[in-house]
Amino acid sequence: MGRQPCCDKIGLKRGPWTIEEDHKLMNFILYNGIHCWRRVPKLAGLLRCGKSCRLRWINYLRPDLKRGAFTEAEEDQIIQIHSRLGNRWSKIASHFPGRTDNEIKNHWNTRIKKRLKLLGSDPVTHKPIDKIEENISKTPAEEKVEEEINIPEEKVEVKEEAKLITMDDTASLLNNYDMLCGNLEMGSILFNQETNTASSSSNGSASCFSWEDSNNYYINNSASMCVSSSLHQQEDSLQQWMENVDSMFSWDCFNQI
DNA sequence: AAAAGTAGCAACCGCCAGGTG
DNA sequence: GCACCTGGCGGTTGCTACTTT
Repeated sequence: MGRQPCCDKIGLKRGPWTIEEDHKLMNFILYNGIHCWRRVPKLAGLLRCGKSCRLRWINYLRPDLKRGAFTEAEEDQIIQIHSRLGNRWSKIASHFPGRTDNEIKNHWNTRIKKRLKLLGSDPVTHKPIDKIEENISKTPAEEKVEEEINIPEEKVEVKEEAKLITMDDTASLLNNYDMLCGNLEMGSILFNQETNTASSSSNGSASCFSWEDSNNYYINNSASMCVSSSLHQQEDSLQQWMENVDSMFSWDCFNQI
């Protein structure tokens, strides 16, 4: 007996997500938390499989996602870590708060691979291409890349430790987010989801709200939620954030993001 | 201006590991 | 120990926007 598919694919929607779907998923997760991805689409009223919802949330909708291009420092660090871990994208992504494994994988395949090849380094082994056989002297640039790649273990660890300090902020954000979800899961905050969804979709003229703004707003408000014991404050903060998310989901500005 | 080629990225697919009954 | 379920991961595909010819 073969494995059953993760979900019944008949009648399920595929391809790019629509605003409405994003909105439904986001609303559902923010209000209910995540218990079982398989049930999420059904409960959220989506014609998607659980896997698809999970991927969409992780790679695109999560509030703590860091948007924007990779910096050179980030690229360098990806190269370093990749030289030690290989294509273990999720492990690599864990070193970059706010970045997803998919994002890093894509960036590696489209940019970093080429960059390494240009510098004469094999993207898989991280060793100079044909240098041993041909005995060609290295350019200073190549030497620099090799130096970066062959950083001793302890040196890499030190760098990661330094990075971990900055990760604390994100860790606390995620912690706050967990607490938020926890509160929501307990059913202590009950909003009318349908009303919220309806009002948001009609908000076409809302001002633009970037992910970064959203994140900052979220950080501030979720932090205040944790400090405050007042349920009303939590409700207000959450509602405010949701309103801003709603305006963010007016797609003329969402596309720019 | 149009066609062809390329790059970037979101999303899907299939496999695997861990948990559960 | 086995069968099954679910979440997670890495590889790949396909669409879209951009660039080049």
